[in-house]
Amino acid sequence: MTISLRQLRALTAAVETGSFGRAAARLHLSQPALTVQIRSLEQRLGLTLFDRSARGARPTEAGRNLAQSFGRVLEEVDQLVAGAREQAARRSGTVHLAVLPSVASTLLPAALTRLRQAHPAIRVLLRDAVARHVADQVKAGEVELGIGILQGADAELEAESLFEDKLVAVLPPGHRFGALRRLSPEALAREPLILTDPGSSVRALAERAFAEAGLVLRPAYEATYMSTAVALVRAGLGIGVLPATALDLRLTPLLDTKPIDAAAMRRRILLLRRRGASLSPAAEALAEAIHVAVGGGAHIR
Amino acid sequence: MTISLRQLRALTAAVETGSFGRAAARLHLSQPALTVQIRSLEQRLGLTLFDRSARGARPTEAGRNLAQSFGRVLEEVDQLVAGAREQAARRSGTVHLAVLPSVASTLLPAALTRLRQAHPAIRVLLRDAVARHVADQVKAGEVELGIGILQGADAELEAESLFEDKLVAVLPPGHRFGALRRLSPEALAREPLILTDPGSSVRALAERAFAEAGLVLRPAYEATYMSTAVALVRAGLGIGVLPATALDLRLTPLLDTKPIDAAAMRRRILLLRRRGASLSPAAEALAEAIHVAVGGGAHIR
DNA sequence: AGATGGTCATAACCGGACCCTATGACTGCC
DNA sequence: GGCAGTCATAGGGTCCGGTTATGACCATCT
Repeated sequence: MTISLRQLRALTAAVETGSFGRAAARLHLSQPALTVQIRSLEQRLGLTLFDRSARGARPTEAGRNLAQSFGRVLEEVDQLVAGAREQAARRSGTVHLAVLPSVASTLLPAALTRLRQAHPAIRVLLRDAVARHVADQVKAGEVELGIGILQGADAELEAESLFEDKLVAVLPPGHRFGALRRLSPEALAREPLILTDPGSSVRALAERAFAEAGLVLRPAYEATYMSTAVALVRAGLGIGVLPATALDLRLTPLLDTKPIDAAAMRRRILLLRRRGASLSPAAEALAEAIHVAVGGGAHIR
Repeated sequence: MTISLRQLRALTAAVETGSFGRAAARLHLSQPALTVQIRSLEQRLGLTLFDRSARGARPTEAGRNLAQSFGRVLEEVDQLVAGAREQAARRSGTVHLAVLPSVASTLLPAALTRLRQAHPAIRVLLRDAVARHVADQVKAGEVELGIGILQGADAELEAESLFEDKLVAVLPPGHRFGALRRLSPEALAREPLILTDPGSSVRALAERAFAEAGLVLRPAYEATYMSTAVALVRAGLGIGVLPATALDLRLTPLLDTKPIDAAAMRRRILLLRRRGASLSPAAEALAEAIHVAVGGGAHIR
């Protein structure tokens, strides 16, 4: 005893075309099928919607009114469905993405331009956050995707490896270490060092690596922002210990970077998603673009 | 490949209850039926709407959004359907009615109070008009029902007899005809007469009746409104020839009315509707009320 | 008048959508 | 390690909805 969309379509088509036959044609139906739908609708509403005669069907006042109202409803439905299909076809949609600041300034632009080329109408809402917050936002469902790191497995998260980020020593111009090919933690420990804040994942990583070498990390300078740390290095205040990804490519040529001789000085940058949560088509497109950007040429050095 | 209302209901119920099982219960369905509907909707949209796991189904972002939008649409549909059913049940609705002024002031109030008792929420939009316009408005579909007269059959109209309206002579108080039981046209023709305008059906009727008696109607006074004519009679200016229905019951006791001795001095008041046009439930209710008002006691004298 | 063309309604048949019951697979919990 | 809860799957029956063919009716033209 309930109404169906087909019946609403039949009604509006019949009122608009003024004839059951033409309405049937418009809906790609046979005329009897249309007739039956209309009659069924009339029964379910208890209203006569058309006055039939041998020379056609005239809509009743009620029929006209309902056709108009239902017409608006149908338009709305069709619009919603079309919107959903656009999302499915990646022709629209938005992704929420949390990302480490270091990655945001290096890998991400390449990925986003690639995404824009393939799917111009997909919107990306960026949130840069430190590693812990990236993971938390993914777990809470505030973002669909995260780019960050993971210490130990997390049952709620699913991770795909993107690339490996190494900590490197950043030398001020003309530093006496300039001749060396690689630096040992011991050598570094005797120099004034420039690092990021204790809260950052980079800092935690560096401390752990030094600890493995039996050393205590005692930086001469700490900065919250990577760009500040780099500025301190350029000013010749010390040697920076910073992630390779974070170094802006335009600045690096002016500075000298050296690998550090410690296995623990590296971290795996991961693409994070909540376990069991499917990705929206837009998010899948973004994930693809990120993978391509990482795998194909536009990598970090 | 199109969407159905059942699927929309399934979606909104599932999102709102947060569980396929509870949604199924709300819709009086089995859980598998609900599951199938959701999956079918997902296929047709090409979107994943829920993330299933063994401990429940979580709506996707897209699922939540669509559920909300479709929820609004469903409410609208349900409201429209409810409105239609109310009309069908005569619990609402409006009728357009054209009616002769004479009838409007006598029969109609009784019919309308009766209608209001039975179906309080039905609105009646009144148009009083002279006989010709009553018929025209019915034919044009501007009104659903008309109360009027018909000279000769009209193929486009369907008529039901309501009652017979007679022209009567209305005497001023103390007139010398007061002693007679009935008046002849010949007697009347010698008196100063008061009638309505030449355009009115009452006037046409009176002229025809006099013509049948071989007389020419030459009124001493003409008025457009019945009430004016009555006032002239009360002022003692002449004898009124007016329809019995039109005489306001409160005024009649003060005046003396006599039947006129001519068969042609009567007209049949009809309930008119367009041939082949069904009546709305509200109009049917009004028609019933009119018939009852005519048939039962509240008749004209 | 009779034929004709147009309208909607009806009938008979057929396929698929839909629903139900029963059961399975999986997880989280006591 | 059962147990309770979730959703998915399978099988079977019903009914909705569609098609074609035909009928009834009216208007119009010849």
